[in-house]
Amino acid sequence: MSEKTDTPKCSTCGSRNKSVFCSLNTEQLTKIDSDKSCEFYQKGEVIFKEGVMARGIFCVNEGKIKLSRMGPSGKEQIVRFATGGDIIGYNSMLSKKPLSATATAIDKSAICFIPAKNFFQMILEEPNFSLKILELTAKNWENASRLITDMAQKTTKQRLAEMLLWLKETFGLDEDNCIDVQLSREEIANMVGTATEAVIRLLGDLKKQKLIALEGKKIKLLDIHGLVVLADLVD
Amino acid sequence: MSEKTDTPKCSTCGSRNKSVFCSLNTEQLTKIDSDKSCEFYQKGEVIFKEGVMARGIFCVNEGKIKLSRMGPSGKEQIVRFATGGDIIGYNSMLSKKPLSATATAIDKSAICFIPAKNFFQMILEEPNFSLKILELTAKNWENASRLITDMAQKTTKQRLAEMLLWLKETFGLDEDNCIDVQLSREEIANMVGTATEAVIRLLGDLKKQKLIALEGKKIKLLDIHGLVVLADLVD
DNA sequence: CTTAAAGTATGATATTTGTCATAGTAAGTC
DNA sequence: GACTTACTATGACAAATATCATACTTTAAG
Repeated sequence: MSEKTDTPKCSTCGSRNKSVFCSLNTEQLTKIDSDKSCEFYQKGEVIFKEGVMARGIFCVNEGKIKLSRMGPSGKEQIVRFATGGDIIGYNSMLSKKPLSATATAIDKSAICFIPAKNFFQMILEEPNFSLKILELTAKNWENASRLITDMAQKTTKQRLAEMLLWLKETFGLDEDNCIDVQLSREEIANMVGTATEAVIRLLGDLKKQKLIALEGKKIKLLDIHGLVVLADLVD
Repeated sequence: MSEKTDTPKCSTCGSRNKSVFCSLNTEQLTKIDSDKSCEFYQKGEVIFKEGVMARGIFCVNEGKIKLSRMGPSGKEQIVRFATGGDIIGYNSMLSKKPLSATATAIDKSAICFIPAKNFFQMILEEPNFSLKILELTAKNWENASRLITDMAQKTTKQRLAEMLLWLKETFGLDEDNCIDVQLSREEIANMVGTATEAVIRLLGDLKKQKLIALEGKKIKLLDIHGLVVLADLVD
């Protein structure tokens, strides 16, 4: 089994400095390294499922993750994304309730698992780690409350524009100005909160308005400022 | 000025045991008592406004508070409520960003102000307090992500039913089975994310379906289970 | 008590969006 | 290469909801 040898070390993790683990010392990192495990996931594989109790937190070493909830009629709603350095599954640990979202790889990913014990130990022993997590959860709330407002008040087209910008912020652009993530129209619909057909039509509209271009599966952003204005995100 | 004498003490606060301050000892409570201040607000008065930096957190001693954000077109979106024992304004402290919501009294309220210094001191010195706040912010996220999903996927009528149940959970029922809070149709619309007229019509529908009764301004819940089913909240 | 103002109610209409049907297109499999 | 399957696309239609107009009712102010 080459899995053990492949397990990335926190101490050498390129994403650590932009993560919540940035304030930990070598000793603490070594402790995590010895207790954690790492799994590799293909596109589409589920990391954890909503409804079950979490036994620890997950840290994205590499890859792209979507966090989604099942709506009442069985439709997926994407509520958040995670990439290198992000942690997931912690809300459920902290609230002591079952996981409220399902995490699925949307790209080949490497995910470390850190047991609950270590997580809580870090919170109790390292106030700066505590503050980092608090900052994270507070920011989550702020994003969520903005999203609630937008879902409630914006048109589908505005929300689509906003989601494209969100994807750009989260995953960045490739050399060709295309959003650097591969999502199906259905998945985009499940972010925007609309039907797949609506997304297809509205992407066509945005293309006509020369705000974007569609190159195969890729979405190229031609006029970011135009999208910002359309999405009604200030200016 | 009788204001100083009227200031409630944390040590004798009836809501303390169900609040995040439940794990503090007498010494810590005395410290807060000596640093905090208290203000009284009439219905409609603003406690803090979104966009400004928070200088501390607020704790609701008595009353009912709505937290809302201004949507792009200037329309209010109610994102949360707070009542006795709840704290507000902490997300902005923790994320070190301007307040993301406006807090307004929807009833005569008494609100204590606890300076940032004390708040952070408690976090750093008292791990249990830290954990309480983490639990709170994690639950906020879970509620918010459910709300995002519902906003995106449910019909207006379902959302209205859900909001009525939410109001019931938050503010309870009076002797007469009526929701114990006074909100205008417009405010309900600003929770549901729809137009005032739609709320009026749909409340009429719910009345016809014998799920609720409208007694003046009060909303009486006749069939809670029916509302749960309508709102598609399990069962 | 009278008046103004705010909130509630109802109808008519326009728009948006969801749903269903169908077809084209790309991707993977044998 | 033929085939299956999933994904993308487009049209037609129905349904939900926003918007506008107007009237009624309650509350607050003088």
